[in-house]
Amino acid sequence: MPKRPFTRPAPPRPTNAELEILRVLWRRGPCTVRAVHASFERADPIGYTTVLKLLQIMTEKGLVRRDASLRSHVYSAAVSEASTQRRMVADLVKRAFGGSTLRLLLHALATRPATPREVYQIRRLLNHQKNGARA
Amino acid sequence: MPKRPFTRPAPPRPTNAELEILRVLWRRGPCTVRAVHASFERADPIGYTTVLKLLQIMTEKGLVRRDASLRSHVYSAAVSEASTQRRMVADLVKRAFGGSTLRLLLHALATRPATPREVYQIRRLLNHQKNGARA
DNA sequence: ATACTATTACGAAGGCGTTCGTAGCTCAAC
DNA sequence: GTTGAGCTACGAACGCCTTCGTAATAGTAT
Repeated sequence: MPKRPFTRPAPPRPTNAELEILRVLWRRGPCTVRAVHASFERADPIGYTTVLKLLQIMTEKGLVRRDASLRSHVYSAAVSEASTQRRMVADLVKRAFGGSTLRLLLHALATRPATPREVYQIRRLLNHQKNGARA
Repeated sequence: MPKRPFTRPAPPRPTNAELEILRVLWRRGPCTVRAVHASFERADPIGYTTVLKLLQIMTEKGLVRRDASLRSHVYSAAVSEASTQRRMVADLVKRAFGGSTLRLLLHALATRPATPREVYQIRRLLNHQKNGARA
């Protein structure tokens, strides 16, 4: 078998390093390895080839896309921030809240009491949803 | 140095296997290895000694406590479900939502539109919090 | 053309999580 | 006392994640 004809489904939760790289790509758009490496800010600095290797692996996993037409390959995120967040939240809900998103919500609200501004925003969202909510 | 004088702080997110075991202990209370193993329901069954090993490791990590006074040791959860959920949510917020719990909330609300009953519960919580909310 | 530099590719090491086989111990039954 | 069943302890294997060193390659400047 050759490489892989179709893109693998994205894993439920990217690893730490993968997330850090995705964050850079989401924020700055398509980047060379050097650019990604440069905009990495860490307690312990990370090697250039480490970033390269990660990007290569992430390409295989379908997390990023590579444009190899230039000498310095240009990488871009192949998964959106929103969809990644969705997957990660879904994973957390499944693993820690028995599949109940509501429980996650209540938990988050209870542990981190909202500021008035936050309360306002949540209320606004609830009002909007009231209409379009699917039972 | 001997074993470890004080309990290590619980890790931000228990692993999958650890969570599955904790779930059993939370649900059924203190259990022997055999009991934990018995109440495991999985697509692929898991070996008895695997559960044992996991419980031993979790003891070292401070996730469970062991009562070795009986021949069959009795294990119990050393971390509460609520605190574990708190840690896991905090970890997710940090890793995927740039530290903003609000963003997680809005995201969860947006992706999984609430049922009227859910909306009601959330509103109620918001009302309660309004008073006690720390700015 | 040659030497230097930037980049990619490859491989390997170390750590952690998960799994299980095997050995050794303890208690009870005979 | 000997045997057997059940339990714990230990260690090893395997895979994945992260890290980096080194080799190979392509482009640039002299």
